[in-house]
Amino acid sequence: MVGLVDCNNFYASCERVFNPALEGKPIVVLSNNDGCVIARSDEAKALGIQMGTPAFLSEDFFEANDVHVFSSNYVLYGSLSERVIKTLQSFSPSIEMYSIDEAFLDLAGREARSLDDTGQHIKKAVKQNLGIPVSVGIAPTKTLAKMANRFAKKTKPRLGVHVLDTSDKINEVLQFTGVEDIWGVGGQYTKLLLRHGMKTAMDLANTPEEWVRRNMRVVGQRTLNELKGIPCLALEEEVPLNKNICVARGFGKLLTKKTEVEEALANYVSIIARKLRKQDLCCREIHVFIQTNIHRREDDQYRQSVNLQLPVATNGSFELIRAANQALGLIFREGYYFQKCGCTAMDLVPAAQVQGSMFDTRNRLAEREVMSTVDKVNVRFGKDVVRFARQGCSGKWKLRQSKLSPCYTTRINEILTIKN
DNA sequence: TCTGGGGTCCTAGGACCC
DNA sequence: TCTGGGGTCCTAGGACCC
Repeated sequence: MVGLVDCNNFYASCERVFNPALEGKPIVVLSNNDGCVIARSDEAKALGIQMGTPAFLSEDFFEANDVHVFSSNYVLYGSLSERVIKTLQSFSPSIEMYSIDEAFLDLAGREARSLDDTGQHIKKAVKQNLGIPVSVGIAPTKTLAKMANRFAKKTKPRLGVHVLDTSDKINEVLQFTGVEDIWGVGGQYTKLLLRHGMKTAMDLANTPEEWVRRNMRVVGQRTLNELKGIPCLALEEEVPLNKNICVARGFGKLLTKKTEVEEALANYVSIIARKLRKQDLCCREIHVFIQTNIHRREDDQYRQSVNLQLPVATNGSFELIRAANQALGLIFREGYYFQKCGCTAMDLVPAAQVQGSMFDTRNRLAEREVMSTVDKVNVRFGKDVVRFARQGCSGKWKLRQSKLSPCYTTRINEILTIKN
């Protein structure tokens, strides 16, 4: 059996952990640039606030309904996520961290009648250690565990645990779940299934395998089997190395000057470079793109991207910033209002396996030492105190984050203070 | 003023090889 | 009428996830 532990309204719950006055209050968390709603507390959902609502259209509504609004604080959420995992590790030796707020646990070998208790214990432990509410679904396959979890949330939120240990219980949940809520069925397949008269997960489970294979490929076939209780998706404990690393962000306001876009890009690339070094990877190719704001119909639109091969795979900030800047030079055009740019590091290889070049003139050993020292200093201070010239200091591109909560767990000067 | 930012896998089809 | 039969690699596009 496999368990799925899912933090309820994770981002909203994280904000509440350090601010208990928000208990019972509607909370929303906004995307980057305070753009749209990406997380809602139960109270916010009850007010009818939809996922993806643009914040600027709802400001009055938030005000009128005493909705507490937060900019997203990924440093805080990431830190709490790590702590949740630590707690979960005491329940199973094999865990797959599936996303920032979800984990699969291998519960093989446990007595069926003890599974309900296990679920309750997990829930209590996470609540006690971190103050984060979770729901638990336990089933023979990952897809069914997802479904059981959702069932627990929807039908018995107080209990928050559901175990599919009999075929009757599996059938009940299959009947309950609409095709659109099956893990692995997105918008396109939902339309397809509805066109063919399938409304519930049960309908899909009873569909001939050939039809599913023909219309939904192997991925769909796996889902079908998982619904029937045949595991097709293994628990992935090893975190696979990234194949790409992308940092792309909308600017806090539209930019027209090349130097401003360059500055933004240099900052994004320095994040990429740091991520590469953290995973001991180098990249052989980068992809850089810029675009105008597609929502502004009245503006001239332009979007362009370019790939650039590097002579030698690298993770050095110097080299990557320079290369990205060169790539930007190829696609930048004057006369547009740019809204976003980004860079992806591609063709990643382990740093130890980098193929050298006969014509390489760089002192890579020395550069590696410099980068390693830079990383250490920046980690120590919890922010970038050492920066590269191209990262600039105009900051015109910076995200709007007007409602950012403190990084309670990662910055010493933002730690919670208790008044008496 | 204002509409997110990351990722993965699979398949079809074309180019090319012998 | 009939058009070889394998392969590989790469890319674009479509689907999905959080």
